[in-house]
Amino acid sequence: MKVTIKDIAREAGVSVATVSNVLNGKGRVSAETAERIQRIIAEKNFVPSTLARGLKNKNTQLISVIVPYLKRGNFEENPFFWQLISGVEMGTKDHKFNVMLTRVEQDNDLSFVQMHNVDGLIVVGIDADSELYRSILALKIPTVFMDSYIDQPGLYQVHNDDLLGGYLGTKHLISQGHTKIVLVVGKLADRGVDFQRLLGYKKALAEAGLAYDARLVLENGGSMLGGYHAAQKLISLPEKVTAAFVLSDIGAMGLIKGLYEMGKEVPADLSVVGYDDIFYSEYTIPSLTTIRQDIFKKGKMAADLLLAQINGEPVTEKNILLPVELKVRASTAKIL
Amino acid sequence: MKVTIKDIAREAGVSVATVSNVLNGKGRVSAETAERIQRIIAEKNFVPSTLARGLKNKNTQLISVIVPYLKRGNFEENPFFWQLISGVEMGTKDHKFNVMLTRVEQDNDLSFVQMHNVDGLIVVGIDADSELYRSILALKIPTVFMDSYIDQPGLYQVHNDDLLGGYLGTKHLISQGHTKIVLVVGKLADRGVDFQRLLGYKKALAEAGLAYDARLVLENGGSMLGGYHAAQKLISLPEKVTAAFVLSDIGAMGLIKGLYEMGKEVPADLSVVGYDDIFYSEYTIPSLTTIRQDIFKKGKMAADLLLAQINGEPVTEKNILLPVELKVRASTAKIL
DNA sequence: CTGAAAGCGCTTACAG
DNA sequence: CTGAAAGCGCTTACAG
Repeated sequence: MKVTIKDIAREAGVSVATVSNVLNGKGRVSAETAERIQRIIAEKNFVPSTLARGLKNKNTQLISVIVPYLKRGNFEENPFFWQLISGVEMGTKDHKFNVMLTRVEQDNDLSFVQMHNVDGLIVVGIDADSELYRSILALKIPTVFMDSYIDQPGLYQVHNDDLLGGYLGTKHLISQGHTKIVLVVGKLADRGVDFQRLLGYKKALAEAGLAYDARLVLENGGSMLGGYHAAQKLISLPEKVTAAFVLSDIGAMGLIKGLYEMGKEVPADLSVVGYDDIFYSEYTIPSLTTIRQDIFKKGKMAADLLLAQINGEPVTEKNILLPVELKVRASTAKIL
Repeated sequence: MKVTIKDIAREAGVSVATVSNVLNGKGRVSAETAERIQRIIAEKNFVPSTLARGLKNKNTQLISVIVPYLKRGNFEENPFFWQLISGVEMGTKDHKFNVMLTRVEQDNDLSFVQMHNVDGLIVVGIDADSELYRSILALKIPTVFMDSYIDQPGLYQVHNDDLLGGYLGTKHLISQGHTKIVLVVGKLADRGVDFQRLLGYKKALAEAGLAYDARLVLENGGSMLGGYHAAQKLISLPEKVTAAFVLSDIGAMGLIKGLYEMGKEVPADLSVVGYDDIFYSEYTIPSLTTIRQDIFKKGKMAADLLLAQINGEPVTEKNILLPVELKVRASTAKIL
């Protein structure tokens, strides 16, 4: 059966305490004893149980990523989440941490945290006055918030420069002669990622002397289907718009598809800028101009920050802001 | 701090054994005691630790999905895997199981299984004579193999009807007048998913009286980039081909993009059939004709099968074959 | 119907 | 440098 620390101890003719010591690089164990034990461990392919260890230590080498139900499209639908989680997984793997996948639905059921004694949490895009947010804080375990813009000092947070992203995308469109620019957002609130980007959008508009027109902001366009539906709303707008800035690449893909079905071509009839730079964006037809954020790296940063927090290591900056950049491809063009 | 079974016992004025009994619906506990304990559990928001429980029981309510390194494109790149894992997660959630994400790389490191006492494994697309396969079997824990075609009775396996899929896609193309049909595969072997589909391809060809030409089979086209490169290979083929059957949707997307960049249009210049029916396939331009498999359901089936195995429940059929169907969209057309 | 006790596989003071 | 013992939070025969 499974080999335990006892087996190793017996085989080596020492106590389990000694084996435990070499396992943890602790205690004063003579070099030769340690060596012998190491050899036997390798031989028997012994791996200490995190269960037993965790029961004593209160740590399990297990963390979770929480993605709130239905933001920016489904979890399965948006590669953004996968690249992110992939980054998290990469960032924890070397430190012998594993990540547990946990879909938190409307019930806000967080019992898995207690059940599995999860060591820490990475939470993506949560609203600071949601029930879920309060439940998470109540857990009082190491947590890193991503894309959440929570106005609460002391929290560990990772963001991209969303305001800049909103600004750059809009400015690019303006520089190509567009003046009527639709902004397709997921959900509008008075804070959060989309709000920051909206601020950037407004800033670019103002800078160019263009008036902000709230009717040009279309909601519920965060998912592919949402973007698809936004195409119809866009078409039926009273003013003639010549460009759209969609705050997610999958939303942009949906929008382009919707336009295509109505006989509108991108960028000939309408220029489109996306947001995220998921890997599909290079392969769509036309390829997508977008605001690039390094999603994978972002996940890795969050993991690093969380592990530092778990291990009680000091961090110089709890609030990390990652850069974004404009990636010009084929979905935008100068206005004729 | 964390509330334990002791706290509940003290509060209820009973022993921990009794609390444990009501927790597990075991033992003979008087209705009123049970009720009182239940109330206190709810009140104190007590969740039993799977750590402690697992230490005793040897079960952790934790399973893992293993996706071999780099097949059908990267894990992050191919929505196929996410939909699959999403299905698995759905299938386990109701049974209070969680899934641990584990990227197994070239080192074939499976130590997380022992470390976390994982209860079971779902393995996707593994080669029966790989080192990894042998290591997995050596673990001797409940396992379900997906898309693996392992010729070993007694194993739990889940597949789709890949031969039929290969047949249907090819036949569709033939029915539209195509006779020179390129087959873009991931990796060719003498067994496995792509091999089955190749068999279907050959069958359709034979049925139509068309000769099989090995030069029309292009390898390394399982990923998006692979499909993209396949476009060039396809163009430089000595014979004039009018259609391609790509054994993954993301490969097909890459191929279409590659063709597009060389000035070839789909389906006007070349008809393309994909495989999988990931959710993007409806949104690409043109939308993709493909062989649909219900990936989410497949993941769920695998989860069901695994849980049955873990719980020692009898299953009528260990080897599950799920259906596929042809989904005709806009990337294929009659030859002119 | 209920409780005392052993034990799961580790770690950690504390002796020696 | 090394070991005996307690304890982490549960479950499970076994008594009563």
